Amino acid sequence: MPVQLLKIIKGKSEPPLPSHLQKEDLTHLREGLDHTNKYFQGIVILSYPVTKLKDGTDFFKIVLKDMDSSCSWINSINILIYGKMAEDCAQVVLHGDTIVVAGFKLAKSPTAQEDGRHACHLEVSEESGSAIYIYSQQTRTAPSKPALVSVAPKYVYTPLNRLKDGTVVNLYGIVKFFKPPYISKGTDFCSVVTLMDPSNVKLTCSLFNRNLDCLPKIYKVGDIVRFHRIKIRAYNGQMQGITTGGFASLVFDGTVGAPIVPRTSSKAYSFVDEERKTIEDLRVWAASNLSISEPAVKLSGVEPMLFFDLTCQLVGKAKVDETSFLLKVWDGTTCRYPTWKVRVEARDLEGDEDHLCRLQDLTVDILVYDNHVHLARSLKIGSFLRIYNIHAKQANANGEDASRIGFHLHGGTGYGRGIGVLPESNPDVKDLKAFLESVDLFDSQDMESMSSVEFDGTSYSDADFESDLKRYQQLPVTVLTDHLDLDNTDLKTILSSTAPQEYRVRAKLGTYKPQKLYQAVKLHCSKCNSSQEVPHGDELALILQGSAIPAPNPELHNTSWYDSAMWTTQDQKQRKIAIHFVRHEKILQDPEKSLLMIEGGTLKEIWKLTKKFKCIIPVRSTEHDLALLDLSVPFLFQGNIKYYGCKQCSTPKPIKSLSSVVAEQEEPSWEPTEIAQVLGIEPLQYAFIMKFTLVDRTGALDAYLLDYEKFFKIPASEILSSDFLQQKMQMIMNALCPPGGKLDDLPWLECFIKSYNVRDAMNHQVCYQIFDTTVAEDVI
DNA sequence: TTAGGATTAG
Repeated sequence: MPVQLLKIIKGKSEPPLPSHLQKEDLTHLREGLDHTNKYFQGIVILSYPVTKLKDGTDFFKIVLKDMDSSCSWINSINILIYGKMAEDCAQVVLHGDTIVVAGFKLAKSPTAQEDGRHACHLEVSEESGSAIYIYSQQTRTAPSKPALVSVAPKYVYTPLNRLKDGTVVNLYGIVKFFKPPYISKGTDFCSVVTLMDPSNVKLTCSLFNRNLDCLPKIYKVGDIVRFHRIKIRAYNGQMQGITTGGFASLVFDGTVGAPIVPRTSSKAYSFVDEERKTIEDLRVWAASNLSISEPAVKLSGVEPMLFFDLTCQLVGKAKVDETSFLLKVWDGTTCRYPTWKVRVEARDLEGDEDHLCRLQDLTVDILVYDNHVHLARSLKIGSFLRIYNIHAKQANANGEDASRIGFHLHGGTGYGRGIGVLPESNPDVKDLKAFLESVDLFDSQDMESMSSVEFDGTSYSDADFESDLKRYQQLPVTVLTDHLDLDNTDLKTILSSTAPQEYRVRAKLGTYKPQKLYQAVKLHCSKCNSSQEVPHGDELALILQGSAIPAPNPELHNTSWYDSAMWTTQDQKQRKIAIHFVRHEKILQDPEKSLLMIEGGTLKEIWKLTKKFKCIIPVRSTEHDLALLDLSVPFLFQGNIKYYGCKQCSTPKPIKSLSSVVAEQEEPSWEPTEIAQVLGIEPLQYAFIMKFTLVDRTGALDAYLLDYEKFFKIPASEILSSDFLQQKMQMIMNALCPPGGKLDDLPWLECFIKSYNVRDAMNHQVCYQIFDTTVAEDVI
C-alpha cells in the first residue's frame, strides 16, 4: 500500500515498517549515494494545496523537518508527491504528523537558495514504487475512505472572562502561579494553579487526583495549560476551577519558538492543528503582556535571606528525624558563601558513596520539613528536581556557624513551596546534565591526581608531570587581540567580585548554547542593543505577498531620477509589478552597479533580480511618493545578503531621499550603510549570539559572545547563505569544545571577559561578555 | 473531602 497510516505504540511502529528499510539522516541524503533501502522520517511543518501539473498529474508538496538532526544547519527538506499518492496523502496529512518516505528519488532542489532547506528534494510516486507511512497525531481513517476523515471531536474553549458558575468548560491559560502537587489533607494529591489569558482575567484552580501523574505537569510559571472538563464555581465573589471526574490536561512550554510538545499522562488525547496556533498566540501574548521570565538562580547566585527555586540533581538523601529530611543536591556551581552541612550518620545516607565523596564540595544540604518529608523520601537518587521556594537562611547565630548559609524547605505550600521531579526530556534538565557532566569530569580529574599525590608520593611520576605541563602549555584555541599585559584571574574570584570589571581568563569551554549553530545567528541593533531572529524565507515570502496591495501608482512612475516599467502577471491573480531603475549616467549601462526598486514582487522575483543587479529595494506606492515596506522585510537586498532595519530605532524617510546620492556622487557605490543612513534606517547587523560556559578548576561561569565577525573570523551576515562557512563554523566549535571529549582533554581558551550589572525592579544579576578575543589561526 | 496562592520561624 503506497500510503499507509501507522501508529506508535509504546515507542514502536504498529504495524512495524518493512524490515529491509533503514533510516537515513538528513545529512546523509546526497546525490550519488544509494538510497534504495533507506527511508527518511520527519515531521510535517508545511504543506501546500494539491495542484495539477501541465500534463494533468496531481502534485502535492510538503516540507518535513528532521527532528533528530543535531548539528546540521539545514533541518528541513521538500517532498514532492506525484499522481495518486498526492491526492491520497493530501487527504490525511496534517501539520505535525510524523511521516516516513521510502523508495524516493533524490534530485537537486531548485529552491534551496531561497527557502534555506536541504540542497536536494525527494520525489515520490506510486509508479516509481515509493511508499509513505503516516503517524498521525489524531484518529483518522485510511485514505481509501475519505468520507470518514476528520473524526476528532471539536472542543470549544471558554475565555477566562466568560466563565459562569456551575458550568463545566474547556479552557486555555498561562500559568501565573502554581503549587507543585503535594499530598492534601484528604485522600488525593493537590495542585493549585492560577491562570491568566488574553482577556486579562485570573482563575485559580484547585486540582485533585489520587494519581499524581494525572495532575498537570507544570514546571514553571509561564507554562501554558489546556484543561478539559474543569468545573467552574463561584467562591468569595470570584470564579474558581475545580477538577471533575473527566478532567484532563495538557501542558506546553510557554517559550516563544520552543517545540510544541504536550505533556500529559493521558494515552489518548486530541490535539489538532489549529490548537498549535493557539499555543503560539498565547506564547506571544504572554511574552509581551506578562512579566514571567525571572532569571533562574544557580547556587553560585544565592544570597542570604533569599527565597529561590533551584533546578538540581539529587546526589544523596537521609532521614534526620520525624519532621525533617535531608536532600543533598548539586547544580555544578559553588555557592559564594560557606554553607551549613547537616550532620547525619554515614550509614543513614543513601547515595553512591564515591559520587558523594567526589562531589562533597559541590553539593549543598537542603533540609525539608513536615509535609514535604513524605515526597522527599520517595525521590530517586540521580533524579532531576526543581525545588520551589528554598529559603537560604543564615545559620544559628549562637554557634560558630553563624556565617554559614543553611538551605530550608519549610513546611506548608505557601508561595508554591514544594518539590517537583523533572523528566530528562525537560530542556532545563538537558542543559543542566550537559553542564554537570563537564564539571564532574573536571572534578574527578582533580581528585584522581590529588589522591595519587597524597597517598602515594611516588606514583605521580615525572612523566605525569611532563604530560600535565604539556597539556597546560598547549597553545590555546582562542587568543587575545589586546590588553596582553593583564594577568589571568580565576573564575571563582570573578564570580565573587562586584561588577563592572574586566578580566583575562584561561578556561575551558564546558558547553555552549545554542548547540544548533544556525540558531546562533541573530539580527542585532547596536543602538538599542536588542536582538531578534532572522526571519525565515517562508515568513518573508508571505509578507511580500501582502505588499502586492496596493497596486503601483502610475503617477509616481518615470521621475527625474528613475525610469519605471510595469506589467501584469499572466496567472489568475493578475498581479501588477513595477520596477524603477535609478538613473545615473555612469551606471546605467552596467546592471551590476545599478540600484532598482520593485513594487509587488515576490521573494523569488526579488531573489532573481539580485543575480543581475547590485541593489534591490522593495517599495510600495503611497499617494505622493514611493515608500519603504514595513521593516519586517529587508529594506535592501544585495547579493545573497538581506539587510534589515531596527523597527524601534529607524525613522524611515521618503524614498526620494535616495536621489541625493545619485545627484551628489559621481559613481554611487551603494554601500548598505550609506543607503540605510539616507533612508533613515538604523541597520540591524547579523551577529552570532552565544552563551559559553567557561570552566576552570575554581568554578564555572556563563559568558555571552556577541560577534559580528571578529571572534570566529566569519561574517555572520554571510553564513546563512554559505555551506562552506557553516561547515567552517561547526569545525571551529568542534575544536573549541570537542563533542564527547572529557573536560581534561579539552583545549584551553584565553579570553577577555567583562562583567556588568543587569537590574530591574525585582532582581539584580551580574552578567559576563567575551570581548577582544578571537579564534587562533591554527584552529581555522 | 482535600484547597480556596499570599512565606518559616526548625
